[in-house]
Amino acid sequence: MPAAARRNEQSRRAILDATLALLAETDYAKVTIEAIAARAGVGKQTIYRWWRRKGEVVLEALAEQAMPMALPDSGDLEADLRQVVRATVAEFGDPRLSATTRALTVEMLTDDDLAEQVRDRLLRPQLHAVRDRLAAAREQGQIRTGADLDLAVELMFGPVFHRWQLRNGPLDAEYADALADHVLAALRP
Amino acid sequence: MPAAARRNEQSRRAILDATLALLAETDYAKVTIEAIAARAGVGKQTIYRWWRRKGEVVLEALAEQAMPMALPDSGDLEADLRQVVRATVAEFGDPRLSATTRALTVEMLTDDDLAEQVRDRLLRPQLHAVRDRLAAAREQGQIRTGADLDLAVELMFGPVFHRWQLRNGPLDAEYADALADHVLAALRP
Amino acid sequence: MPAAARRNEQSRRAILDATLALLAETDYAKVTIEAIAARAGVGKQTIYRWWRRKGEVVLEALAEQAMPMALPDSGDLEADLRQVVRATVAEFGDPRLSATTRALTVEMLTDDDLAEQVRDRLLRPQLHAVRDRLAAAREQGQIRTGADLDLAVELMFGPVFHRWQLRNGPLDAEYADALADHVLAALRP
Amino acid sequence: MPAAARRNEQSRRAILDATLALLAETDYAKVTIEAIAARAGVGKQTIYRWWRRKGEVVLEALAEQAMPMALPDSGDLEADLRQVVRATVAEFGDPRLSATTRALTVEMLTDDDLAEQVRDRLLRPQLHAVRDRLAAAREQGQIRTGADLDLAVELMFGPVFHRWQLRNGPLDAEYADALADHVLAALRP
DNA sequence: GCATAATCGAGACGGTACGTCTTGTCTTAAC
DNA sequence: GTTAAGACAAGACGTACCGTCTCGATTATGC
Repeated sequence: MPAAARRNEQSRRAILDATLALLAETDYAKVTIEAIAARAGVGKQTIYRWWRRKGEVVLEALAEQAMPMALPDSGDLEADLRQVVRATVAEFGDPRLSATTRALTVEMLTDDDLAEQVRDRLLRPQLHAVRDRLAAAREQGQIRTGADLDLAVELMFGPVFHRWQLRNGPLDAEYADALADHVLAALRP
Repeated sequence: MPAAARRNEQSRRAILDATLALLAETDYAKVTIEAIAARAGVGKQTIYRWWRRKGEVVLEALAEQAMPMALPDSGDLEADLRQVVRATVAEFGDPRLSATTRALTVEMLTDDDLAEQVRDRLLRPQLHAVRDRLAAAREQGQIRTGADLDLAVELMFGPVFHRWQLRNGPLDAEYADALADHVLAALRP
Repeated sequence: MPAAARRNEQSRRAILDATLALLAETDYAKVTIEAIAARAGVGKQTIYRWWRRKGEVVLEALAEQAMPMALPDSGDLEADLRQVVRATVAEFGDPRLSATTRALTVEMLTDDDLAEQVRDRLLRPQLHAVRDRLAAAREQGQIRTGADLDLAVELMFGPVFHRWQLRNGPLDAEYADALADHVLAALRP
Repeated sequence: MPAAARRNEQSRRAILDATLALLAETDYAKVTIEAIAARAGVGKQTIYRWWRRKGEVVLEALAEQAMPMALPDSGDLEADLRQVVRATVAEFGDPRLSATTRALTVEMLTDDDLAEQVRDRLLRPQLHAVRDRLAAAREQGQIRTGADLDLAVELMFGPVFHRWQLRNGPLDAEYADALADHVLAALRP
């Protein structure tokens, strides 16, 4: 891709920054290609040249600032899981972060290609990290042998996601701890 | 509600039918108010008069055809849960039904009012039915006293929802059974 | 055309007025559909709904304000022709009027349909009026029988048009009179 | 002009040839700088380096292939004029040649500088040649002393130009002869 | 004959305008 | 008085060109 070599990094940054700024400030409906281009001081074509759709711009913008969740291994499985679940619940509960997640979720529902990218680039690494922590716990006999670890990860995150999207209850520390407890109960020998 | 008294039932039906037809046939992006009106042979104003946004039309259309899931109580908790989870997994796994769910999910993410309505009119009844079944089980000592039944319901549906939306694995009977098993493990005395 | 019955006359006027204003104020390159719409406080679609191209808007705007040249018949053929030619030369010589003529000419060269319309709606009536004056003169023996009156009209206007477009000499009263004289010389018995 | 010394003649030829080819093949609206560059296999900058605007490229392309009209002097003024007018009418009547003339005319209406260049480089030589022929005729008493020869030239070409641009009648030999006759009538002693 | 400086093809860039689409409101005529 | 039809203002869509700019890679002198 020799063309990409000519890509103007300044423009790229300006576009991603403008996208993040708009996501943070306004309704997602106002995060249009035109608004991004205007905010970034960039021609629309420069966006269309490098991304096929708005969702991909949003993804790339979010992917760059995503901090890989720190996954503790203190030896105390219960404490570690509580910490992970609390962090997740806090993220979904924060209206600010929640807005960008919402944006990305809308795009994923609309575009299968994008859904794959989001899954593989943003989510899988996080889910795999948790699964690895559970695998270590299983080695040490803290989890029953028959437990399906991928499913266990879904047991941890699925309910949070569900509650967030359906606004079906509070997203607070108490909820996080109760959830962690029930997941542990499902996994214990 | 005097206006409603004058409401033309034929138009209402035509609009909802057109909405369902478009949802089934085309991309959700093509399900526009204009397309619905044209398909239903109805003026756009007739839609705007009775619904505030497209999402509400979609919701009403889907609500009418939603069959309340039959919740068995055979006395065998494991069997009953497996059946419920299998039905849920099958519904999300069916591309046809999945399309309308996707449509509604997009609208919920965009419109808080609508999210409430969907939650209260479509989902809560189903979730409550499951919770009631679990409550009965708890009465009979099949579930430990400390279990949080609302959370238990989320443990059942959250992972399915998560996997569906993230396209993060197969949605089949085997998965349904494994999920039901883990949920039961979390609840048993 | 029942649809046309619904046409909003206010919008139509605003569009034509905005077009005339822009033609008078700016380079023709800046007379864009977007500029007209913005100036008229009108959606672009409202322009595209009623006109196929910019040239047609310009034509309609000009056609409405075109005053049918007063064609005198004083009995004195030479005086009458001088007056007509002087008026024509003055019009082409005036930078202001010249700008709109230039605009229309560009459009005619680009669009055959429009050229026909301009010819039939704006120009032919004027040319015919002159021909009729010449016909009256021929009746009275002031013009030789063999003269081709359509050609005579072209002899009067063609040189002015030619000189204007090629900027090939001054467009003043002296020139007008000389031209009128030569045309008369070509027609006299 | 040391820079010009480095000019790549191959590129220049490719650009002018591409321009002529596009003029001949497509609508003038499609004769863009980008299209010329692509067709010529040349960078856009190479065009902008040597010409200020598209019109100048078109002019240069046309100037190179313009054959200077042969102006006969058989001694028979009427025959000579008829021949010139016939040739002119034929050129404007030919759709092929007409297309390039149209292109150039559009540019002239848009760009005063270009208009001067076209007038001086392409048209004046032709008009002067005709005027010189008329001057010779006047020497021999075939034209009245008071005739304005520049105006006479305009009397010959103006009507053709007018009729062509307004599509106001046929451009054929019969017309040419009638025009020549009337012009002669205007000039005769 | 070698350095060096302008030219070259290519095409990214910030812009402007295009012509189309949909939104939600407003107007009209028919029933 | 509600309807179907659709005009309307607004504004985003994705595309096409504009004229400028930056890249390496040829040239073609002129030292």
